[in-house]
Amino acid sequence: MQNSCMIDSKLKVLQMVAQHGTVTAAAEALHYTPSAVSYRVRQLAEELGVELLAPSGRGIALTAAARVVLRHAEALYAEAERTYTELAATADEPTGLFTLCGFSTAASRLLPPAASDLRERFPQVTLRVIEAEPVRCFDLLLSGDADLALVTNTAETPPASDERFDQKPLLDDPLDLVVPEGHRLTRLPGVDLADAADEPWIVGSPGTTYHHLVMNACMTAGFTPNIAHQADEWETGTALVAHGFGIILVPKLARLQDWPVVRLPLAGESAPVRRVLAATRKGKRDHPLVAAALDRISSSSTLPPAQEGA
Amino acid sequence: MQNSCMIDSKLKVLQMVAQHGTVTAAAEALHYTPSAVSYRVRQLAEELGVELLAPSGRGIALTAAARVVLRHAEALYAEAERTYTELAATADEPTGLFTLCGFSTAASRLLPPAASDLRERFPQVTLRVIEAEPVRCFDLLLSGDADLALVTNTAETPPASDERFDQKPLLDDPLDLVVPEGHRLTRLPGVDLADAADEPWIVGSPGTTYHHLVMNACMTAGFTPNIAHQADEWETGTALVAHGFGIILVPKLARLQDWPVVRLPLAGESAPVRRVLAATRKGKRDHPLVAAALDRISSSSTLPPAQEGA
DNA sequence: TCGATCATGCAGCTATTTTGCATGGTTCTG
DNA sequence: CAGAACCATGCAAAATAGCTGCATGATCGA
Repeated sequence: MQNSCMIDSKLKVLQMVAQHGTVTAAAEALHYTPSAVSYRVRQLAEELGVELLAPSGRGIALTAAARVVLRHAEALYAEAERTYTELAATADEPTGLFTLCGFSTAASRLLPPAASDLRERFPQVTLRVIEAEPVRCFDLLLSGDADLALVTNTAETPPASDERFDQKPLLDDPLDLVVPEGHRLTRLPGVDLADAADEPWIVGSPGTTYHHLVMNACMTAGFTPNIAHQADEWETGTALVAHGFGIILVPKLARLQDWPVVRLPLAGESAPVRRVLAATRKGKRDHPLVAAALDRISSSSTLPPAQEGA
Repeated sequence: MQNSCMIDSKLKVLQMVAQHGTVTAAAEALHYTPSAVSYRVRQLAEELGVELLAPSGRGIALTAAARVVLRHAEALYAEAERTYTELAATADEPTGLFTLCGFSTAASRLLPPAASDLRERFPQVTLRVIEAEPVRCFDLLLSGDADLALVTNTAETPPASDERFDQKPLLDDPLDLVVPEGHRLTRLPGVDLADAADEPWIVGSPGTTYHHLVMNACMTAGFTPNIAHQADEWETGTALVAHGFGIILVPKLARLQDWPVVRLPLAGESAPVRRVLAATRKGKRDHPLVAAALDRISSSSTLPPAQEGA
């Protein structure tokens, strides 16, 4: 869709400076040069009659006035989104560009069928899918490069209270344990995560979303995993499992290649899940294309809808 | 103050087209050429992906989409004003240009002392006063050429529910009867408007605010005035009264030149008043300069503050 | 039917916006 | 305690947008 006309682009520039902390980083995000960003912010400051940026170390810091402006900017953008939403709802037929983004598994399993469905129902709309990590998904929303994002919440992800976004639980993606064929756990009637406490574990690199996910799940189950190997892709992790180097957790949504492994659903109260959220810019939640996409995703998925407060 | 940066000026253009009904009139109000207005609106329409104007006769008409956009634009402008207000309230010292406007009597009796007071309290602020009829006052507010307007409500004035403005009763300006010296009414202990039912009246030209005011007052008092002459300025009207051509109603706020006339306060329940309203753009009511100005006006005036629901 | 009024399109000019590079300040590192 | 790296800003020049003047076509009223 459109990149928020109606609101002066100088505000977006300021928002980007705030988001990225430096003029240079904001320039990069906007595909501008630093001097253009600097000029634009200075201009906004003059028009408003206040100081917005103050030198701080070798960078800049936001003034109190800038924070006031940004807070109101959030309301302005939300109102603009509501306008687009209402226009789209009134129009006989949505048109233009609609971009979906999401983390790897969502991008491969959830977004393509949804996009295909939308393309059929709204032939005038050009659809685009971008695979991106949750943090970048939010950047894409903010910059207007994406309209709907499927994310999992992590420590780096904006909190639900962030007034720039609307985040809504969409699906709960349960985690399966993947073990080699003939593994002792395959002989149990039902497997609990705690049963795997003594196994060698294969997790993601420290800092990745997957690393946190596994660590948190194990902590919740009452043990600290014995980390034997690190693998960031399901394929690598599955291969390691097949060769007996350890075990992994994979979300149900993830499809595994054909390896001699067994996928064990986890039982019990505290069976870990990865929660999938749908995020939009504030005010866009009721946009007909957003609503149609989310409807399609949650109705066609075999996963359970997200539980409140899980 | 600033003419609403933060919000794309294309919206202001559309708003002006809506306000004035034709592209040409909007262009005039904006000091643009019609082709610039046409270009700007077309551009906005493209960015939004909707039609905004449709040919209608030899002019244009707003589409439903345009009305949607305009409704949201009101919210955007209000939010922007709240931003300026908060910035001004946070800043150590307001700066920039602040423009007061008001109808003739207000401009001569209320605005100069208020402006002078503000100039003293806020030396960084440049003050400007514009005398304008109520209808033009609202135009000035809308175009950003004025920040605070003193108006009386007339039939052409926007209703209180107009989301673009904030209107607040400020003062009730009672009307006095002006009669020649030695007139029979001067001998009554207390004069009611109905007592003047049979007198020859001098009113404003049909269509003026003053004309409506007098007519309404007389209607309310239960009679239709016998209109003998028309005069649009107090000076002219007073001169006619002095020469015995009839009687006039003047607001207490109006000062009269030295003529051989007597000014009789009207008694009774239904003593007519002219209500003075303070109008701002929506969201600007709490601006420190607005608050200071209204405070000064209502506290220094000898007139009664406006009664709720009068 | 004619003249007045209105919107729009186009060529050309003006003003704004952006870039590229240079400068000066600050932090990190060896 | 230098030197390198990083960051913001300023300035001239290039790129882009916005505006004007005029011409065209369409509609309405006399």
